[in-house]
Amino acid sequence: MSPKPAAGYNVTRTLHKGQQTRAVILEAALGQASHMGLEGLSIGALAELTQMSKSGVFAHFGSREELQIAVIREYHARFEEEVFFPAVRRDRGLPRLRALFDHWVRRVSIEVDSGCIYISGAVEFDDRPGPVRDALADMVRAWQSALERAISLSIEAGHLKPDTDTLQMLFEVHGLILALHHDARFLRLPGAVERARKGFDRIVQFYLLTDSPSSPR
Amino acid sequence: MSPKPAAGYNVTRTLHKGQQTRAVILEAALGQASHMGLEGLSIGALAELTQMSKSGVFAHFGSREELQIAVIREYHARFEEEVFFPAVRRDRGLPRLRALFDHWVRRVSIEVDSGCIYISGAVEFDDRPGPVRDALADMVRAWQSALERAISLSIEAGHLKPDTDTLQMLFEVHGLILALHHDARFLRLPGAVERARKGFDRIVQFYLLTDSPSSPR
DNA sequence: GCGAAAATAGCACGATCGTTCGTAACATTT
DNA sequence: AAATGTTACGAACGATCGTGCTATTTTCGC
Repeated sequence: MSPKPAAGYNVTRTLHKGQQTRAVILEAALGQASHMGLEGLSIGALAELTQMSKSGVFAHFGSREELQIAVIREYHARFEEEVFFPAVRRDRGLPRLRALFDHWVRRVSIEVDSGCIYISGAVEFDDRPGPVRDALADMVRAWQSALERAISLSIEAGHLKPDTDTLQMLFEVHGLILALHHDARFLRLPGAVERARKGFDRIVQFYLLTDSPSSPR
Repeated sequence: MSPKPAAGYNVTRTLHKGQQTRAVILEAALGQASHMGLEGLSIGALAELTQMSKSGVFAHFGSREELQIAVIREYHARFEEEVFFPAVRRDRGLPRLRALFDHWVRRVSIEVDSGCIYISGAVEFDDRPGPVRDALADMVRAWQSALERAISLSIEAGHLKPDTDTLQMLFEVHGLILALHHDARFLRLPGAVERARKGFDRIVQFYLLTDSPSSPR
């Protein structure tokens, strides 16, 4: 609503004090939410982390729900920056799809020590209607349709079979990420990253247009 | 520790009053945990649900943690009853593996209105060491190794390729279930069950021993 | 049926939660 | 430097949380 410059700019000069501390709080909130989940977000704990008063923290968001939504948006922005943008610079088709998956895996495996908010949020809010769930679902859907688009482009580019069921392939690829998150983060099993990659290769291999003379790397 | 008859017997006669109400509480707790997660378990809310006093509920478990663990064990027992036992009656090899997956999918898709505690618990406790996490991880590992055994038997039976990477296949199958849970429960997407089944068929098709003269149904 | 034992209730505690409000400190602009 | 709007604090609120006690009630073996 208000024309605030989205956090993630160069947060230094020209930025009023309030927005700076807001960014500091959001940073801490992201850390907290990554570990304890969005429901684990506590204004009191956040106040301690940022050396502020509870009411001082509270004033920046107006409610806990708004804080949670702000965290989701911030996470989304970083996810885009780290996974999506670097990948869309690759050639459309399989190379881009591969890059998307690669960055995604890398992100999740880094997040082994600070879980993915998309994944934990999905579980926390699958039964809790409201604006937080809506915001989260919007972000997840945006990411999923970005992936779906990449798959479609791979078909158009002649890299994947023309009769490829994009939603089916998306479903299977998404499953690999979820299994990676589960095994690496909860069970602490070694080798989950490799299994996710191998699974992706298997999926691609299946949907690949095999009779193509030059298989794209 | 104490030689209490495990809940799940014929809970009527010979069973002391305490154990009956304990079973009632556990039933309610399972419902609550399925919706709100294990962390959402609240003794106060449970007391209201069962028309008891808070301390009355509390006395049956001694602590919230013990209650959570009891819920996990109860869930495990039901999961075994509903998914594992019916499947192990099938012939070892692919038929049994298929049955395991089928029952698993059915369970999760019924649970669309009351999430899977294994899945939600994994996300809630992936960063929270302690007895609850340990109990949960034990149950999940038990289930995973049961699946792994079924895969191994399918190889021994000559249904799957002898060089099948059992852990890899397990990883991929598990991913399908997680994606099903995610899409059906959080995103409320239609067709997730079919996609999971299709994904399983694709996986089996890949690991199948193709040159076998009679492909098992 | 009686008495011991088990089961449940009642009450209070300290903690933490999100939120409100009045006010002091601050930063920015004039 | 004065005026003004923004930002942060401190204290208090009602609620809820898990848990510890002590009575009271209920159940069960004899």
